[in-house]
Amino acid sequence: MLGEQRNLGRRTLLSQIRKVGPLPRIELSEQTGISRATVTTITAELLERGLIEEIPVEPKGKDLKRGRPKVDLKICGAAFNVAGIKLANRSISIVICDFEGETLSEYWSALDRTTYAPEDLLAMLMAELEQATARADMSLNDISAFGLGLAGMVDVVEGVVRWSPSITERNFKLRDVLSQRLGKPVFIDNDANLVAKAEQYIGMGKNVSDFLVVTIENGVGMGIVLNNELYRGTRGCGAEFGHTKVHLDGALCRCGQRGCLEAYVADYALLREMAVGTQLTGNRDTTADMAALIEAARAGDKTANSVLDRAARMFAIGLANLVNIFDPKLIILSGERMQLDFLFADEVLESIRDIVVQVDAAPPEIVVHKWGDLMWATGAAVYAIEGLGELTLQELAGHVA
Amino acid sequence: MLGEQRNLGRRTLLSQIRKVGPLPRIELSEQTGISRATVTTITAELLERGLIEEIPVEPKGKDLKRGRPKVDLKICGAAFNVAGIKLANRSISIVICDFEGETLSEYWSALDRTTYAPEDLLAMLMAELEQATARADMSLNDISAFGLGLAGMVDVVEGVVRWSPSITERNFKLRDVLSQRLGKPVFIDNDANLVAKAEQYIGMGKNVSDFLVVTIENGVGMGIVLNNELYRGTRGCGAEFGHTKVHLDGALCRCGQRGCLEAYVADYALLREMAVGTQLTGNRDTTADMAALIEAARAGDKTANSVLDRAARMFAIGLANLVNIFDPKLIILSGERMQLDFLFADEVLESIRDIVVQVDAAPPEIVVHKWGDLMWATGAAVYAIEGLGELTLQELAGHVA
DNA sequence: TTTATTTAATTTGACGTTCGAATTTAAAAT
DNA sequence: ATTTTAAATTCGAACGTCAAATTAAATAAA
Repeated sequence: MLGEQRNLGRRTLLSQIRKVGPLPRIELSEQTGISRATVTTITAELLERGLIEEIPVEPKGKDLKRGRPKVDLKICGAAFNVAGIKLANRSISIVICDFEGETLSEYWSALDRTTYAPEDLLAMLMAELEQATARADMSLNDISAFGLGLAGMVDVVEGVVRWSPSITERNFKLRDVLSQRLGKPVFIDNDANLVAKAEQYIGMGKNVSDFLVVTIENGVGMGIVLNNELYRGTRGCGAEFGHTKVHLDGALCRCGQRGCLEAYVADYALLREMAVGTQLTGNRDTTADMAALIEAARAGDKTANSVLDRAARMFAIGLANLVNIFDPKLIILSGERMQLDFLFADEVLESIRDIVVQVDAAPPEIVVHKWGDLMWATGAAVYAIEGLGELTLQELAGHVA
Repeated sequence: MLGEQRNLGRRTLLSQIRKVGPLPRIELSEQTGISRATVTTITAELLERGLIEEIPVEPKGKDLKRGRPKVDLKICGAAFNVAGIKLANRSISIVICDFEGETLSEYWSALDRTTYAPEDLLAMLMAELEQATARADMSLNDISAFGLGLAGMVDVVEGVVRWSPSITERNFKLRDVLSQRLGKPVFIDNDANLVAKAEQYIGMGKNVSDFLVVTIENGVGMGIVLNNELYRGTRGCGAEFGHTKVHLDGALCRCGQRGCLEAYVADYALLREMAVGTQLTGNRDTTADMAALIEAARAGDKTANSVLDRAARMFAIGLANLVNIFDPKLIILSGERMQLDFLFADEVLESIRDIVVQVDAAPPEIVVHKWGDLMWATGAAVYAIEGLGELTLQELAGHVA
């Protein structure tokens, strides 16, 4: 049981290489505190297994130094391809990445249904994956692992979807069943955590051990990374930041309660307020109405401005509460919707500083990270990369014996 | 650097013995996954150093079994004595414990000042410690380590009080200076974390890896234990749960902001509301006024009931927010003031269930833990126990070489 | 061109640690 | 007394880490 020390070394070095990018063995040794001898031994293993590769030393060093030149090591992107799948309400997006996290191909498809029976879900996933890989001039066989994120309650350890709005049955062993169908490892998680994982591995949280990621899509979500690990409460339904209460007996939320943050800042919340006295399309797709609302505010419409203003103040309160509770070093506002820019306005971020309990240490950094539409699927791909890396290390551990 | 494996084993076994109480080597092996051989080796070391002791096997086993009887191991209380100090606004409390966490002596003393210059603080602490140890028929020399908790911003790693309402100067290296004066190791921390530590080591969080501790004294505090470790944000001022906002532009808090939870549930908040139309003493010590308020409510006074009722609803919201964010397994409401019982009433705890986002997994357990007046000082003592244990293990690591 | 110098990376050998298997110990049962 | 049973210990093999010595690969100097 204590014989995991070697694997600890492997993990440490591999993740350091992933984080710090190409770097020579000697710096690996310095940064991790592992001796040069051991670094040599372990990196040799990783090289042989194909997880990392040496970068041929550039012929003319820019800074001309004597001595044997350093040889940079980096993650070998070509080691594996992985697919990340985000199953949303009426759409599915799939991203194919290499082992380094480089996006190779993107895919999006509308779905005609919201809820699937287990067997239908599997069939749909297989079909969409076929499409997505074909689009990238690949076949399913070229993919070494799959990551999947969906809304609901997910037991990550068991790989079971306890409940999801996308699946008719409860306690569906999605991970194992899909894995068997694909013949490859599959990793599943609640979608709230996807973006946090993406930020941690290939985004703005790459070198930060503790940070929060707040996402605004239809609802308001949050991912928590503490001590370099994703924190997933005890029930696997993600941090319900959107349903923290910011006002006693406040606005009605679609969850049935009152005063939820989401009931003030989500698009449906804004539009229902605006609906009083304005002409809206009332479409299911709120994009057009939201654009109209923003435009009206910009044009000086008092109602529109009032609506947006309150939303911004509520959002600031919600974020300030997070700061007061976690005292994090960094909060990443990760979003895809340009319409919600007003929430990320400088005034909002500044007002947070006033709301937070005043101490004379620097307040946490709050940054906005705009991703493309496939942010979520990329997070799922990162899960696959992480899980696959871990599996490969385990395999190495067994191999040596 | 990777050569810490032995100390890891020592730490694992020592903490397991502390948690699970007296247990034989073979169970230690099973529970920790460390082989019997290694358990023998390590426990021999710990025995020799005096950190643990064997419990003489009882002459007649109640469950009569054949074979060599198990020999229980337990923490050796007599190994060390430690003192825990809680420096409060106008009082100081000191608890002396043995290495097992058993309280040997309690001490409380009023202070004539709120704020001390560094030199005065040291003199005061030394004097009070002399008193406290004398009360226990000991001398300072009988104490092997000291734990100290105080309000403010504390850099635990450096042992520096960045700022505290109790000290005139900033950035006072309290830990090292006091340690030098006492000739023994000293450990300091923000007081918000004290109770969490106490719950973790000798309280209701003993066998729980993730839990929250909420305390209500004058303010509302919180301690966070995640993955068996106390989580202390980045600035060392503790989780400011009391200043999370539960109402936009709500009641005025003494921190200058509006809508803080504390501004609804702290004693001063209740009394100022009650002050409208009622006769109160207005004393600095709010105990009498609070008792009067509670009594009035019990007697059916409408105003009093309204005041308490809103406080309870706000408190429920605050707790529900914690549940939504952390999804913990356990929340401990740790308090000393009987006057605040109304906050812990069953109706409040039940209403939380309604406020929390509904999933069909069991909601977190919320328990009330009533400690004596010296709860905080006991937490400080636990710090000393923990730190001293760690120091001793380090010493063992060096000793072997 | 050859040799010296410098720095990165590897190899070597010693030491520490863990663990399975064999052994010893301490009790009850025969 | 002897056997049986189960806990604890001892022993030796295998593995891992690391400091020191060595090798490798470059530039600078002769």
